[in-house]
Amino acid sequence: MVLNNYSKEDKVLLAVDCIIFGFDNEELKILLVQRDFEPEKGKWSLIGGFLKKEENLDKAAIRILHHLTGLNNIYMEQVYIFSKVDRDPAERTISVTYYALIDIATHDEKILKQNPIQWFNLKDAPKLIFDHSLMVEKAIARLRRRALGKPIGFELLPEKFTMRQLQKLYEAILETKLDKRNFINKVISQDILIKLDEKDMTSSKKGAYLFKFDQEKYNRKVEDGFNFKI
Amino acid sequence: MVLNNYSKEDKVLLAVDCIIFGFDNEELKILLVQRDFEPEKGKWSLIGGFLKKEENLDKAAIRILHHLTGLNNIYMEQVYIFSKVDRDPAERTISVTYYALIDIATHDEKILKQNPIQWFNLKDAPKLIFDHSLMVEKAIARLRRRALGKPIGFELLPEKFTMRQLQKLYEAILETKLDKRNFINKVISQDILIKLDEKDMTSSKKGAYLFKFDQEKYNRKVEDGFNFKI
DNA sequence: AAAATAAATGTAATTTTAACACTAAAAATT
DNA sequence: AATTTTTAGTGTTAAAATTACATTTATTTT
Repeated sequence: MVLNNYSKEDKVLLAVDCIIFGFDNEELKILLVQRDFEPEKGKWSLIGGFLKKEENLDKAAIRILHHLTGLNNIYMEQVYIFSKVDRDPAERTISVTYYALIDIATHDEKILKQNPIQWFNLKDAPKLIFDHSLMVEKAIARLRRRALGKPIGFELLPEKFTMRQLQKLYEAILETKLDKRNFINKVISQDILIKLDEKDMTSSKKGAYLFKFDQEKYNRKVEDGFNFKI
Repeated sequence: MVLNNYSKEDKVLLAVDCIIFGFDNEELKILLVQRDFEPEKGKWSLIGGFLKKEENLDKAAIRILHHLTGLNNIYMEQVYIFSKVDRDPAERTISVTYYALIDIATHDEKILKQNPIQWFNLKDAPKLIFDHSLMVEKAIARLRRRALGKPIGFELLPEKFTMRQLQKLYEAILETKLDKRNFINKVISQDILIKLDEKDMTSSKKGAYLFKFDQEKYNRKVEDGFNFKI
């Protein structure tokens, strides 16, 4: 250990809370867990845990999410730190929030095996413990800003999707109705989608063409920092 | 203390590092401090300190900034948390960064009294300790994004300023040259400035009209989330 | 056979953005 | 004293992006 004079400083518990947004082609949802320890045992809560000494925060978020939901390989992004002194009545804790977007259909089998975990429509989610509702609000604001910054379909949709699905997703995030033709024109003009020969036959027997993201073109554009104002 | 089972969890040191950007009508600058304790004593560093148990992070940032620079009443905003396991060789610390924008002229007397504190042009700042350079990069990116999100002249300019100053500020932040007429037209069209009868006589004897922000109109627009793409 | 649902497609009007040059006042230079 | 340089101030036009908007086709339902 290098010589230092940090020894007189206070140490704190550092929590990580994960805000997992999901989409099922209609509604924006959030994944919550029924807390199984005190305080507030039995209440609905974000997916959370504590940072361990030997890991960084990104790793902690991944570990905690996996431990409580079985979800793997979910890319999460830091949102904000909450540090109000009495935010957790039991003990002084600071909480770092992370958020992710996932396609519910792709990940659902795993999640459903875990018992006290459940998807809620964002609009009718239960009251959450501590300052978790505030955390969700902050994450929604971030999600909305990000949706305008670059297309987010990658994470929230299955690999192949229809224009309708993509539009519904944006409508759910931005809480507006969008014009179908303008939406399609805008998306197409970004030149980041590949139109497949396949059709999705689930919502009509006529079928709707499937698209997928052109990862390469997409990456190139993200580097230049393009904006995707719908 | 409420019953809880947090007791087995690790606690960590939580640092706060402040990135203070300044503007002197020409260049974007950053305020740095020469570290006076080990490790890395004598090297240039962000303005930093540790969170105390009885304060939240916003308060800690304000206290630390005041303690090291004498600056008061500076509004800072959270940027990001850095948590790489060995980022500080002395001991495991996690650091929360905050940033602020200030007008150098308005605040300089206070700062200059403090000895090991100094303004550097962003472009030729010295090498910083630990991951502080990374922190600065992240804060610059945030500053740039924010400059496009809403006008930031409030904090970086004196109360009364000329169009030229405002334009120089944007040019410094965005690292581009802007067209004078287009810039003025754009700013005027936002309808958030009040043109004063006074003139600034410092840069020419002809004088340039001074403006100030119309705080009320500005607040109303910020609520609606307007964007200020220059 | 008629009505209803989902998919696909293009144009014209409006708004926003970008490019661009001169005049006036005063100071500095010759 | 004349010339050049610096700073301030001001509008127009072309190009690009955004918005509003309606019909046809395939298929299923009644």
